[in-house]
Amino acid sequence: MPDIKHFDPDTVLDTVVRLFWRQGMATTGIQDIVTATGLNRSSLYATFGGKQELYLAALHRYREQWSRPAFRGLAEDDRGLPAVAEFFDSLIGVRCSGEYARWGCMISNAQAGAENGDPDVRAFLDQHHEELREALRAVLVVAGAEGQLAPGTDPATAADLLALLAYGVNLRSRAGAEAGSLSATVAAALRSLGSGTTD
Amino acid sequence: MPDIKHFDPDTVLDTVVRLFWRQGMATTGIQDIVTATGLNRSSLYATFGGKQELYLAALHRYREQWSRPAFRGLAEDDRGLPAVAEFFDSLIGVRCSGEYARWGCMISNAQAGAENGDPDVRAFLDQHHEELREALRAVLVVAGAEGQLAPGTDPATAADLLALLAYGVNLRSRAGAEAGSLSATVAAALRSLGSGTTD
DNA sequence: GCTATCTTGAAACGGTCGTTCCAGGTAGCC
DNA sequence: GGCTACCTGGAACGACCGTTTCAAGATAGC
Repeated sequence: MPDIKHFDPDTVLDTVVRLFWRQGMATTGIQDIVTATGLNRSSLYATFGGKQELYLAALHRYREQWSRPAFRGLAEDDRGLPAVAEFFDSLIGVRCSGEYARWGCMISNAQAGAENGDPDVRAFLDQHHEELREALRAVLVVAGAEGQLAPGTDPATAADLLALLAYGVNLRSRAGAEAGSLSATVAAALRSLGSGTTD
Repeated sequence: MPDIKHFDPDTVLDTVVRLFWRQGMATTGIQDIVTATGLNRSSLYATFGGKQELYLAALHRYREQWSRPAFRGLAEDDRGLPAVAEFFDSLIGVRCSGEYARWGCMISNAQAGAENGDPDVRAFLDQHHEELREALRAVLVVAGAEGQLAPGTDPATAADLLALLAYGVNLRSRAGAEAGSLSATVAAALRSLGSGTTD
C-alpha cells in the first residue's frame, strides 16, 4: 500500500495550538506554522485542510487538553467551594506563570477576535461556555448541599457569575495582571458567595 | 498659505473606531479604512501616520467617547449600588442591542489580541483598567458609607471583582450572550455584595 | 495673478498572504 | 522487482498587505 505519514498529527497540532493561542488566528500565518512544525505545506493541507479548519482543529485540541480536564476535576470534586478555589488557583497559575504566562485562554481570545464570526467557531464557543457553566454549577450544588453557600444563593446563577469572572481573569492575565491581584479578587468573590463558615 | 484638509479628522476617526472595534486590528486592512472613510491613502498617512498609530488613535478616541463618560457618570453618582447597577445595565444595553450589538468592547478585544504586545497599547490597557477600577471603587466607597455593602466588604476589592465581571460581560456579549442572562448574573453579583437592605 | 505650501489622487513598491500544483520519493502488495 | 497509492519537497499562483512616491490640484498671502 501507500507511503505513510512521516509525522504525528497530534504532535503537530500541539505546536499549532501554541501558535494560535499566543498570537491569535489572524496574526499567525501558514508560514509560521510551516516553520514551527517543520513539515511541508503539502502535508499540512493534505492532513488538516485550510487555515480555518486547522484553527478549528487546534481549538478542539486545546479544549481536550486544557478545558475539559479542568472541568472534569471541578465537577467530580465533592468538596464544594474549596474545589472552586483550587480551580481558580490552578487557572491563575497557568495564566500568570510558566510557559503560557500572559497567553490568556485560547478560547477566550477567540471570543474577542474576528474568528468568532465563523459559525463553527461560534458553536464551539457556546458549547465551551455551557461546559464551564455546568461544571461550576455541579460543584456549587454540592457546596449548597454542604451549607457552604450564603442563604438564598442559587447555584446556577452563582455559576454564571464565576464563569464571567473566569473570563475576566483570562483577559486580564493576558494583559499582564499580577497573579496575586487576581487571586485576591477571586478569593473575595468566593467569600461573598459563601456562608461565612470555614467548614 | 497652504491648502487645508478636506475632511474632519475626528469624524474619520469615528469611522476607523467602528472598523477596528468590530473587526479587530489584524483583520482590518488599510484598504477597508480607505473604502469606509472615503479619503485617500495619502491623506490617511499624512494625518495619522501608519496603521499602528492609527489604531492607537482609535483606541484613545474610543476611550474618550465611551469609557470615560461612563466612568465619570459612575464616579460622580452618589447613590451607591444603584449607580453600579445602572452602569452595568447601560453597558449590557450597548453590548447586546443597537448598532454595536455583539461588537464587545474595543479595549477588551485589544487585551485578547496580538496588538497588546505593543508597549503603547499595553500602557493604554493598564491605564484603562485603573480608571475602571477607580471609578468602581469610588462609587463603592459611597455605597459602603451608606451601609449598602455587606459587613466586611472592602470597596477596593469589590471594585476589582466588578471590573473583572465587566470584562466577562464584554467578552461573552461579543460571542452572542443574551442581555437577560448577563443582567441576571450582574444582579446576582450586586446582591452578593450588598447588605441585603433595599435602601 | 503669482507663488509658496499643503492636500489629494493614483499608481506602484516589495513583501507576505493562503492556496494549489506537480515532479520525485517511498512504502506496501502482487 | 514492478506496480500502485500515498506522501513530501519546492516552486509558483494570484491576491492582498502596509507603505511610499510623485505629479496634479487647491488655497492663503503678497
